[in-house]
Amino acid sequence: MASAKSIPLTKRPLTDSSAEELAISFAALADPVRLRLFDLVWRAGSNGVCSCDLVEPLERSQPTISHHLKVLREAGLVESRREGTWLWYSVVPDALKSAQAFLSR
Amino acid sequence: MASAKSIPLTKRPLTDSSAEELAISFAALADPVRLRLFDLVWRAGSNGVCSCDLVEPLERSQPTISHHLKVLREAGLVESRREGTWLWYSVVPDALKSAQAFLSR
DNA sequence: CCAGCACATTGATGATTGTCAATGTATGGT
DNA sequence: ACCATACATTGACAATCATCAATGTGCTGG
Repeated sequence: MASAKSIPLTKRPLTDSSAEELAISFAALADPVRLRLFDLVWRAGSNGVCSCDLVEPLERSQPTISHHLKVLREAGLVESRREGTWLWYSVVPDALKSAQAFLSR
Repeated sequence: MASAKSIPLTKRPLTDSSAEELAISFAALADPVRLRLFDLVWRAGSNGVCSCDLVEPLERSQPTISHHLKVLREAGLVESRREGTWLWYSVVPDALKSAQAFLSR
């Protein structure tokens, strides 16, 4: 049953849990290295990009890149697919939909 | 003079400094309390909202709210105007323009 | 089975963060 | 001058974070 005084969805303030979810997405993008990482993966399109090609342009150690990719993955922004010895990363479609919606009023 | 192999702007990967700037905006939104805070200020429109009305709904101490407002202010997302003893906070227009642009491909 | 490559995990370290109690500062009313 | 109110600053603490060297894991080719 609906609340007694029903308010249009967009007029309702952020609930604590919505804020929590959104904050996870934004936190994943809150680091310069991770942003550039996400940008590179994004540009690679649906094919994805081999993570072996992400270390050099970002000038960080391999473990550091691996760590940041894990953060992006756990935030649901990217996903990986095995191809022999390699891992190919690509952006999860619509992963940033709610973040976009929030920023567009 | 332009670079030898000129690439369309949107096709160029994120520069380090652009990533730094964007990361500051996203970091400001990377905390649940700060997100709800920003949401409340946003909803208040151009009039703004008195910060005295932000402490209770967020269930945090006054210094904590003051701290978060400072983070939002220093990230350029909100601004404040004095009205007697009170401070009225409002969203800086277009402050999230580049963040929006980034999330929209 | 072994050697090499791609990537993840662990452990350590210095830096940053969210939070609050206590205290400081500015403004307005009396 | 005094006091109350609104807000900021300081200091402290536990928690999280970004980073790297060292090590572990999984896959492939020979």
